[in-house]
Amino acid sequence: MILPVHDLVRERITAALSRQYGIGADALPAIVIDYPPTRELGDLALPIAFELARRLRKAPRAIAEEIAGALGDVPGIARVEATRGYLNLYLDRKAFLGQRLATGVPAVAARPAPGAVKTIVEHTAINPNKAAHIGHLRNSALGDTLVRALRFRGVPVEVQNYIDDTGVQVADVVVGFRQLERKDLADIRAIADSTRFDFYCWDLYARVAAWYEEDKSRLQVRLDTLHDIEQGGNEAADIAAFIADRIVRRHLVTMARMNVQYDLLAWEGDILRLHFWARAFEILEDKGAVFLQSQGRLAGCWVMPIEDEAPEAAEEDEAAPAVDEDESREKVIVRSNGTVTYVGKDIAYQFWKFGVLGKDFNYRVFSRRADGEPVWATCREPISGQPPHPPFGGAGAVFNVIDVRQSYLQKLLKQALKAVGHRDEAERSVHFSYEMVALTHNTARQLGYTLSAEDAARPFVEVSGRKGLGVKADDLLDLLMKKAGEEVEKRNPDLSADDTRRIAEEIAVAAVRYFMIRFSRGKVIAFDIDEALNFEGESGPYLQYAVVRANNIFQKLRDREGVGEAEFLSPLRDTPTEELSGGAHGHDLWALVLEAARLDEVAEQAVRTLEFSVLAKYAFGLAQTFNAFYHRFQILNEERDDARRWRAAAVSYFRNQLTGALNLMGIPVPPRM
RNA sequence: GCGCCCGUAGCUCAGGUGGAUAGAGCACCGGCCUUCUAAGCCGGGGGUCGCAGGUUCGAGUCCUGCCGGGCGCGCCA
Repeated sequence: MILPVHDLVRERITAALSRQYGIGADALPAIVIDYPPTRELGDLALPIAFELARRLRKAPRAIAEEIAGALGDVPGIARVEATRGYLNLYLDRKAFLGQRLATGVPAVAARPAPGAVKTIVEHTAINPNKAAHIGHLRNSALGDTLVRALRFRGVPVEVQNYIDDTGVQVADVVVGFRQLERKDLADIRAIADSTRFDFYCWDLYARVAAWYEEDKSRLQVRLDTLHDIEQGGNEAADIAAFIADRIVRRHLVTMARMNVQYDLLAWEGDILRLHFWARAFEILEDKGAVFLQSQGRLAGCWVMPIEDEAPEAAEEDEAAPAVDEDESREKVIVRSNGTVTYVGKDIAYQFWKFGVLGKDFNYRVFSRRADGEPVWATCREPISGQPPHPPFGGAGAVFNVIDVRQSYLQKLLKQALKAVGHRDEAERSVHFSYEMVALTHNTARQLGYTLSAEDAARPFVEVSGRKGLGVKADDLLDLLMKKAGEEVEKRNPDLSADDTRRIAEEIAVAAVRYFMIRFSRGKVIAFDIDEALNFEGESGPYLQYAVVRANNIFQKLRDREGVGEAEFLSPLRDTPTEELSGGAHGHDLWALVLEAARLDEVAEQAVRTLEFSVLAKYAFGLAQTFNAFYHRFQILNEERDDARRWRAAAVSYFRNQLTGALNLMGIPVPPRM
């Protein structure tokens, strides 16, 4: 929901342009509405006169004044001024704040927005062979924030987490247990029951990678194991299934700490065993999207032609010698030995997500969230005794949250959809990409990693599961919790150990989630442990602290005067508005209100551009505005009753809006800090 | 070689579909706790926005070409 004022202003400007200059709807310039640099210059600014200057052969200043004159009364706008060519609007402050006070904390849209289509967001997708690390936290923080923002805007969302239970990474850990540790399934189960299994596998995985490194011929063991797993019905497959199940359960616990939840876990093994690929292949072949290459290097392979970015340009040059038919423009989907490449599985899954595959999974309840809601998982056979499941798949739009290194594959998925005639689906098949998380040299060293000359020459060190180099998600959260706990205890010695721990975890979540959101997607995050542990300045805890302080004001009101927040703010209609209109300290109160009002607009922008750093920056700026206000003005201790109430009203509104912004980022508000 | 991304203060980063004087955090220096929490606030120094052209009334933002860095482009997954 954009401020309705914006729509109204656009409408009135359009009418004024028509009256004043005879500009019709077809010739309408873009009506940009932004914000003047200071409150003295107004609340909204329109550079429309600059836009029209050339067309009307007239000075911007004159145009601005003419429009201002032609605008007439606009409900909610108190005053219009033409300043140096800008059209500056001043809002009716009392009406604006009064109207917004009643609305409470902005919540997830109660009903679907008009035109909203079912949307699948797939994120996390951690290989189920070891503990989650900081790179995965960026994925899930971005993905979950996308989910929250979409739901906030009234889009029905299904959250999926893809589990690659039949890939090499799981195979590697199976090799580790069998070859390096000589363990069977019963032994492994005992280990899983008695250790942090995801941590155990983290180390084992690194050991296996080193074991391959010693003797490359050992890679054959991996290949054989992988084939056994795909085949099923043998010990390697049973071990793999056990490992994946246990690790996924660990990942769900880790993500639940971060306030990240899923509706459905989609298992790659089920896609294989239910022969989704065979069905996808029929569709691709039927539509001519793939063909059997008969000659050249790729003879015997089924390939998909790769579309050029600018196909129009290639029309003419028929005469140009099409030497060698550049084979890199064909992607192998089925190998000459008849096995399908990973692309095939992903195409089948993507087809299913859009409901164009013509097959479905079976479903089982995998686990329960803390709130009792089921987390569903795909399965091969129908299982009796399962509760009825919601309809999965069949979405109108799909967001795949995965890092930028997967762009090529994601482009292929779009192309496959287009090639079989689903152009709309291709259009709505979105790769929500982001850059990777690396480590600063300093942090890599702190983790005990010796930098090679090659590493030292680079700007950062890449996280590597194979080397066991990285920061585990739970380790980071624990470290943050420890530090937050110390700070909470220092400030609130009366709290019980339980309460302190609970609050410390909320602060840790804020620190991590804010950190993962604050950089724009296209930026490599060079993760620095010291920077991430800093709770001062631009950080998640700073945001929480602002809300906690605002809440304390109303807590004090209850404690000292026995008056509730709503009751205190209810007689505002009759309260004099001197404080609102500026007063001795200018426009600080109003600036806070106006900034707080931008949440909807920022959420809309974030979803439209898939850039959530704007949400983070907005929330931070809003908290800064409040903190400055809080320091400059007394609220409850103010003597003049009208000023006291309006200030409290502004704080109440601010608190609601920032709490809403934190909700979008999955950040809770602690009762105290 | 081709494609995508990044380059803004000492460091890390923001700068909606081009708009008013390029901002923030960290670090550094100096102030502010008997008042609603100092995880805070106020002030200070710090900028050829990688370089060169172009479009525009107006360019950090758009276009072209360079320079520097990262990633991707397998019958691996």
